[in-house]
Amino acid sequence: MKTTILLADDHRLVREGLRRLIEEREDFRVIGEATNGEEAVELVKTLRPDVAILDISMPRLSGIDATRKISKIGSDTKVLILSMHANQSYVEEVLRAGALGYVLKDAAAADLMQAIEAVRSGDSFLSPSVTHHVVEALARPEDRPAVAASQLTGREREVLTLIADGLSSKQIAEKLGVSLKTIESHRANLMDKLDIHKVSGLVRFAIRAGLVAP
Amino acid sequence: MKTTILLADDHRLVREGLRRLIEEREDFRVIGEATNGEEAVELVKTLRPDVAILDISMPRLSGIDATRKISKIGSDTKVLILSMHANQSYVEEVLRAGALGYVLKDAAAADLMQAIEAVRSGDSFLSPSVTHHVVEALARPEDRPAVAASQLTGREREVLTLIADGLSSKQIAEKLGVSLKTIESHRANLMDKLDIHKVSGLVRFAIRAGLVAP
DNA sequence: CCGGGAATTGGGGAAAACCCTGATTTAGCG
DNA sequence: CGCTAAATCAGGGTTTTCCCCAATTCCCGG
Repeated sequence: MKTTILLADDHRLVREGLRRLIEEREDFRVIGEATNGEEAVELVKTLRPDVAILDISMPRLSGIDATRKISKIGSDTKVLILSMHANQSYVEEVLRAGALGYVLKDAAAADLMQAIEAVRSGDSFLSPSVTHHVVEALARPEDRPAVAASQLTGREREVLTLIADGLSSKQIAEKLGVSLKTIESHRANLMDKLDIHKVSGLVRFAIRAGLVAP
Repeated sequence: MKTTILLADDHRLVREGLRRLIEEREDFRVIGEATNGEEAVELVKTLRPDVAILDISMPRLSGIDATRKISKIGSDTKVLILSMHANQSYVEEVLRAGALGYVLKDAAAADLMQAIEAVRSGDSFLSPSVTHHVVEALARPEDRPAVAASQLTGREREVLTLIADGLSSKQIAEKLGVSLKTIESHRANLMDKLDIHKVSGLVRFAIRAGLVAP
């Protein structure tokens, strides 16, 4: 029985390349591709793959949020996260969300294969180079953009993104259909959580955390 | 005669995936891989590939800077840039740096092949979706960071940098030993010149222009 | 099924940013 | 020597941000 795999990454070339890599293994089979988190969740529901390989940064629904949803629907699908950044120890958050594996995009193909095998059988797997970073990162809890960003509520993250996109509180309030005061409140709360009290700092934080492009 | 190719991307999995994609074509051959810009430049010198495929964001030396150096060493190697962002202003800069092609990472594999063929024979190639953005970008000279930043006076650039660093006008005034009103004036002037009227926009502009780090 | 805490929603007021107008001084340049 | 660009400062106004507070809803665990 082949291991069935769902591949989710917003970059088509990357997706196609990974598919070739994976399908060199006769016992692996890619049965679906998704270009964003929502699509990935849907495909997991319908296709029931053994393993879902999710890029951590995808539009509509991040890999982390998608992982949470996939865990909740109670399928047997195991989640393997692909991430670009070694420094960003999303790892903790990702594992808490229910993923079994975390592989860096600069890992060797062999590592990915090993990771797929591992999560397929219910084991967890971290890229060797990640383990090191995890330890380091745990020693330095301050200033970890990705982790700090995950402390924010969904609404707060949403507001932060819009602030970084250049909208005023008023515009954000209109866009989200709530009162100006509500947005100001979210703004105050997220500034408090991040301990960043300037728009300039928020923008740079949002960029480092991958919420918006420079 | 096969078309020889150098592949430069800092993510190994992406690199290996692309290699598989490319080598499905019998007339293409990947003769080297680089993990950063400097390495790419070195390998172009020694291997003399027909085409160098460079990721735009790489450590040590960006794809853009690597392109500049490759152009200068006067080899026959043609540069093809791979980018994540359909981003406006990169394209122009990349082409000015001497690249012949610009392909998005979410393009189809077939597009990449077409692009390789094109640049190999000296033609230029842009991802279809990019062409549109280029035209738009040319119509709006203000989103060309480097160029627009040079329109600013020294003092204005200085103030912009401090704004992006998170200082208030009052703090900037103290730091530079001038009146608050003076800083507000510089602030107003540079906002007018750049036609950016939000701190968030200024910060992102400053980052893109290389005035401050993210 | 219900209490508690978090998330989300709001208000008031002081501070800062933003906009428009105008002014003086200095330095460079044909 | 006028002319222009840059840098300096100011008044007075609107808008936005930011901080202290409180009411509601919603979900989770006992």
